Amino acid sequence: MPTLHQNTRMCLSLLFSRRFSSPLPAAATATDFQMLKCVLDDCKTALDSKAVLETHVKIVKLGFGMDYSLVSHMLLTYIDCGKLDFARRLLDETPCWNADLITGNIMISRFMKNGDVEAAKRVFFNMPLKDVVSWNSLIGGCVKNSRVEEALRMFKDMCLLGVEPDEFTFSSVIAGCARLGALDHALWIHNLLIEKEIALNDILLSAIIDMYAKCGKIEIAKEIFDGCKSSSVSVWNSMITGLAVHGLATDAIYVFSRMEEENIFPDSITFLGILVACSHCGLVELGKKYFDMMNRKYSIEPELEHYGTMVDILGRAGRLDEAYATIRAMSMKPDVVIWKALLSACRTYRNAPLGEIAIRNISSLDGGDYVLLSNTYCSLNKWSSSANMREEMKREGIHKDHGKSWIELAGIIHHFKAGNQAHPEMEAIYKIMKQLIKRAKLGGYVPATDLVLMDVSEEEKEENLIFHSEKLALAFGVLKTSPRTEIRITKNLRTCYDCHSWFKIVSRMLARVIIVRDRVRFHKFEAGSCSCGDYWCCISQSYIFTAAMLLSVLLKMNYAASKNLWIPGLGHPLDAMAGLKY
DNA sequence: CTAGGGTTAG
Repeated sequence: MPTLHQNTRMCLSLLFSRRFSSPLPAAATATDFQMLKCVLDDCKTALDSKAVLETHVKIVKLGFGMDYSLVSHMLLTYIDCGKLDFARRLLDETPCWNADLITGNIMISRFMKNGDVEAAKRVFFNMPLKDVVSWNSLIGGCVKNSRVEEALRMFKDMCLLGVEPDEFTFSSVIAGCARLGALDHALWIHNLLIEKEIALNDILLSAIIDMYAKCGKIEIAKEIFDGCKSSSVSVWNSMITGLAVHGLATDAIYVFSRMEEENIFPDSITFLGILVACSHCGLVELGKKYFDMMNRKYSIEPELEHYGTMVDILGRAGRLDEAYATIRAMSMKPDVVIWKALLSACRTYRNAPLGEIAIRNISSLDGGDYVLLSNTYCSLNKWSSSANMREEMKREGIHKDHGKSWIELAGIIHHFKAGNQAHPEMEAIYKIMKQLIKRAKLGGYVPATDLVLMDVSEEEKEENLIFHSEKLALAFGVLKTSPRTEIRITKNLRTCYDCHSWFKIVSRMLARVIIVRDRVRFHKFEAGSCSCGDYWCCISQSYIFTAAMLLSVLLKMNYAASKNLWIPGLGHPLDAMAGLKY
């Protein structure tokens, strides 16, 4: 940890002593000016936010509070010292904010990097002079902060204002389209890229391949990859991970072997892609082979993520002891993700002792995994407790992501939130949904009402399932598109078991191909089955199993009592265990 | 001063 330079300390006290010796606003000399800048720079290297504050006070007292160059200097210093709130306040409280071009650009990117999109935008819109870098920082920052549609709007504004986008702009916008999974947008942006005659570099190539893969067009991604002959690892990585999320493990492995033939060195992301491919297809032995290979042949140390995938591969195959052995062999401390992967496997294969170990570790790592606990209580029919838990989550500022799906029709993205019936065409959507459900039931669909984690009647539970966001999106798609055309839906979370089985039946009933992009992979529903081979669908009843395990562990640890999670009137926690055996 | 590819669970 660097400390504030001795001279800087002296400068500071010198400046402060002048406040008392000469009347203000005494003429500030150019030397003061330079001195203040040096002091700020030194604060930055020392990461001494207190000293920044002192200097700030001094600057204001000296009457430099409105000096743009000093204020922007100070702002950047605040950001770099991690005092984002001060930076934002300074921005708010300085009227007629004007930053020069480069300082403004730096501020935009710093604010964006720290997740403060609004502050970045304020800087941008107050800049009297903007260049392509300003726009790029703005657009790229929005994409990185998951505000993709806003980024696309800004991109359009930029073009309308006659600012020519460059390769930086395109790489951000392409990444944005990849996140959205919106094919029409993807095609539009790719055409624009060709039109503007922007040369493809490796970054753009990997972004484009990734975009097509994530928009469900793995064939186009392959075509571009085959045509480009790039020797950049990133481009190969995009292809491999693209194939992996489409469940095309053999293709991914083939690409990897070609990579070896061409003497292109894989990196840790390459192996992660290969391992994900193996995990999605249940290829245990191959997964183990590549996991060993990365260290032995390429001297790449497995990272947390590689271990996580490996535990997942073994766990899903029911090889729980090996999964646990992998965790114990790790060179670093396993994280919550890894233990959750193991817990999930224990749930599927009903291995209570290991499950307990997993839960213990999850609890000790994660000062209370609210989502897990909440859902568990729900499945134990302890609704009041679960409601309280959600309250607590709110208080603590922890929130579970809401299920969201979106569908792109004629270039327009329509959003659906789970349970939200506010859509203007809800009546028509609901009508078609009812019909589809009725027909699906004749085709063997049984609503998985035990998945609904709420204290309501069976009928209401069925109603709740109907409003899962992906079902709404599908009904809307059926409503708005011509028969037999492909329907493409993107979702922010994993699809649930109920939606998955319903989609399969609908695909057969309507003879349509439905492609759903999950948080982790693609599902292509066709003629009653899914490309994922149902590998991902959890068994709903196993909730109860985890719940029982969780409770017993929590009791043993006296965890619940210490966290004050027990709600008066709920009865003794042990009652919740009654009748539950595992 | 600005760009791409990345584990798991809900």
